[in-house]
Amino acid sequence: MAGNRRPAGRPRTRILNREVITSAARRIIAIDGVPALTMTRLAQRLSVTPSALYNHATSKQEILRWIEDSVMGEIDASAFETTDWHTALREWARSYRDVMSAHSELIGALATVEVAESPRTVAMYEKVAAGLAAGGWPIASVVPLILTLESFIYGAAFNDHAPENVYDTGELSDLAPTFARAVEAQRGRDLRAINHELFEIGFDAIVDQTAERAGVPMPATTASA
Amino acid sequence: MAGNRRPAGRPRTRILNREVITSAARRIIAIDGVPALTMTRLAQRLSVTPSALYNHATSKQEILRWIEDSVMGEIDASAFETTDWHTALREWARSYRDVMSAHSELIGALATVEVAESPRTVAMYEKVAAGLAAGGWPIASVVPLILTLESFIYGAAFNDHAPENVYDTGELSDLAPTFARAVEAQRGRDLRAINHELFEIGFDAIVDQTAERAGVPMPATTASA
DNA sequence: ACCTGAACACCGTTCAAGT
DNA sequence: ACCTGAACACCGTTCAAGT
Repeated sequence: MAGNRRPAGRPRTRILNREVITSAARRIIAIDGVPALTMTRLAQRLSVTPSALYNHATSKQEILRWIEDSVMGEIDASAFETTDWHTALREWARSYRDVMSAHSELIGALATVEVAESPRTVAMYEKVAAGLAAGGWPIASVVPLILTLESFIYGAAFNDHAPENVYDTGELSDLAPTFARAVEAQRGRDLRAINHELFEIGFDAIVDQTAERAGVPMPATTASA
Repeated sequence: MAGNRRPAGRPRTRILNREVITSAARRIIAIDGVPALTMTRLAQRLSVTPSALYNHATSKQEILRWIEDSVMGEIDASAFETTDWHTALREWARSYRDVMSAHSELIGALATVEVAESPRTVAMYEKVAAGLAAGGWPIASVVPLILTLESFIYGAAFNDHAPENVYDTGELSDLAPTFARAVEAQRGRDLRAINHELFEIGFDAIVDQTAERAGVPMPATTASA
C-alpha cells in the first residue's frame, strides 16, 4: 500500500490534467489570440512535449471544448436565486453578452459545439431553466426563449467586437453615397455604447413579446438596474 | 500591335482572376466544407500550382474576403425598390438570415472583416440605407438599426446551423433536471421552424421599438407576407 | 501511467528560374 | 506578366521506446 504513494520529498511530476491544460490554453489565447494556440506552444507552457498532451486530450478540438466550457462557466446566472425572473433574465443576458464579447474570437468555434460533456455550461443552463420554470414559464417555452435570446446575445457580442471601421466604404463610397453618409453620421460616437443601448431595447422587445405569447405574466416588481 | 494579341487558335492559358478563384473556392467549400479549402486543393481545381495563386491574391485571407463579398452579394435587398421600407426591411432580413444560414460555417470568419474592398457588400448596404432614408429614417439612426438587426440575424443564422442535439445534456442530465425536461419538451418539434417563427417576433419587436424611438412612422400599408 | 523523440502527412508562403 | 518547382518554417497527430 504505502509503496504506491509517492516518496516524500520527491516532487510530483504528473501535473497534466483537464484543468491545468485548459487554463494554460486560455492564458495563451488571452495573451496572443486564438491562432497562437498550438499544441507546441501549449506544451511549452506546461514544460512538456507536444505528444504528452495526447495522454490527456484526444485532440486539439477536445481542448477547445474544454475552453468553451470554461468560458461559459463565467456567465453569471446567480440572479435567478435572488430576484424575479425578468430581472434575473436581463442580468444573465448582460453577463452572457459581456463574457462572449470578451471572448468573441472564440464565438465561431464555440457556437456549434454540443453541450454534452460540458458540466459548467449545463449548470449555467440549469439555473436559467429552473429560474424561468419557477417564474411561471411553461416548460415547452423555455428552450425557444433561450434560443432566441442566445441569437440576440451572440449577435450583440459580435458587434461589440467589430472594429470601429467595419462599415468604412473606402474607395467605394461613390457607389454608396447614402450608406457612406449614414456611417459618417456615427463618426466619433461610441459604437459600443450605442450597441449596449440597443441591446436593452432588443432584449425587452424579445422577452415581452415571447412572454405575452407564452401567456406568462410579468413579475410584479420588475427592477431594471 | 497585332503582335501583342494572342495568336488565333492558341488556347488562352492566363485564366486566373478574382472571379474564377472565388468561384472555385466556393465550390470546394460547398462540397467539402471550409476546412477543405487549402491553397493546394484550390490550385488543383484550377489546374495550376499553389504558388501561382499568389500572383493574384496576396494571401489566403484575401481569398476568404473575396468569398465573403461573394456571399454577401447574394442577399436580396431589391424589395426596397418596390415596396415600403418596413416590408422591404423584413424581406431583406429574411434573405440575409437565409444566406448566412446557408453559409454558417463562414460566419465566424466573416463577421469581423472590414467592408472596404467589398463592392457587392457595399452595394447591398447602400440599397438598405437608401431605402430607409427614403422611408423617413433620420440618417443618424440608419447604422444603429442595421447593427441591431445584424446582431439578431447572425444569431438566428447560428441557431439555424445548430445541430438538433446542441442542448443534449448527455450524462449530465442529473445535474440539470429542469433544463433536461425543457429540452425533452422540444423533442420531435422542428427547431428550425420554431427558430423562424421566433425570428419574425424578434424582428417586429426590434424594428417597432427602434422606429418609435427614432420617431419614424410605420408605412401606411405594411404587407407581412 | 505517463513522457520523450522521431516520424508522418500535411499547412501557407516565398522565391529563383523559366516562358 | 504569369507559372513552375523547390524550399522553408510551421501545423496536428501517431507510435515505438523508455521510466
